[in-house]
Amino acid sequence: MADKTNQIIKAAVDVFIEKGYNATTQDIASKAQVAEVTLFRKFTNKQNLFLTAIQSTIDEHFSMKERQQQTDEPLEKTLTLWFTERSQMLIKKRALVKMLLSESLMGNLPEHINFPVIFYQQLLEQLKPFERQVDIENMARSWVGYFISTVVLGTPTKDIDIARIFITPFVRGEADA
Amino acid sequence: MADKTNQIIKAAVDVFIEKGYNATTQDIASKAQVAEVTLFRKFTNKQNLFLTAIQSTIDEHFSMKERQQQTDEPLEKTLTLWFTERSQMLIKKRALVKMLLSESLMGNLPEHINFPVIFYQQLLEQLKPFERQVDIENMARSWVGYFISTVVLGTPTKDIDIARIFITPFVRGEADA
DNA sequence: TCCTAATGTAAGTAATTACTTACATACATT
DNA sequence: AATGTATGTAAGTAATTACTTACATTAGGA
Repeated sequence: MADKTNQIIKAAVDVFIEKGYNATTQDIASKAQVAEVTLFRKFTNKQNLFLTAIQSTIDEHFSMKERQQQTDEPLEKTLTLWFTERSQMLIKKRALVKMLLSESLMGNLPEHINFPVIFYQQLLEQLKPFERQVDIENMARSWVGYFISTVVLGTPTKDIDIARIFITPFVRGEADA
Repeated sequence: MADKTNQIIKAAVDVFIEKGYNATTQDIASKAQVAEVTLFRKFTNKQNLFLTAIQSTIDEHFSMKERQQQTDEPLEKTLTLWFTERSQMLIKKRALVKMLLSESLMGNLPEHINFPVIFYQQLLEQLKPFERQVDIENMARSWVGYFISTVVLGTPTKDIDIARIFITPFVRGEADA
């Protein structure tokens, strides 16, 4: 049954999130209520299980949702909304993000799922429609930076004016020096 | 001789930067050209060696340099300079920062040397003189975010207007909505 | 009912690795 | 010369852990 396969992936995700790549196959098996040997029969080796599990969460949690700017909505409002949404999502997935970040930095993830990089690229892709009005490269960088520091340092105690900090400085020609 | 002790610390720093906490004591010993058992005679165990090594690099590379604002210099200029300096320093120490960040996220570092946190706090401390004019908490966060994303993503290809992005949005009363 | 595929049990293997112990050596101070 | 301190050599230990092998069990479809 493909059922057990999913049980295992689910458990693997949980355990890997908690302990990183160093989680043991025993941990995972017992969490999945499955014999350890079953992991190997289904996934050949730990690394493969890890990649499968990580890929599945990335697909589930970070796949790009297509977005359209409401036709009559001002640029700033749209972007502020996007920023807020992403930001909240990431905070919710904090443990997952921490793990992905850490493993990416350690070089345990292959290039094509280097988390901060793909996250940045997804943002870029999404911001592309605004290319002409906005410095999207630096905006995306700044967003990624904020997201990471939030995950690492916790949420800020003081309110921030998102538009002023993360949007308008990157909008061309506006409030220019 | 305290000489060997330093040799070992130096080697440990290098090896830990390269491989993280998972570096083996053999690695370190051979890099230090010292018998493995010497590590244990001097540092009791691996964790202690790790902490000693890390502490020493943190002291060496990230100790806070006291700064004074030139009396006649405008606020923005001072802060832009500080930002630029820190930023360049961190890029130089990129490998070290990556490792410290990764190990902090993994929870391998004790609270008092949780890297992003102490780095943030150092920034806060340094920015304190500007407290009245600047939202230093969010400024420091934004700086940390940028530094981390730079270390993780590499340096930006497009120039950025530092003052516009990292300084003025946090200065009170200026260009306010 | 029989066969097959999926799973479990249990034992084991081989590699790694932090850390120890016992003994030898070299060097410096007394 | 004697002694102590720092270091090396070599061997070993104990724990962990990814992964294997052999065999038993169960359940579903032909």
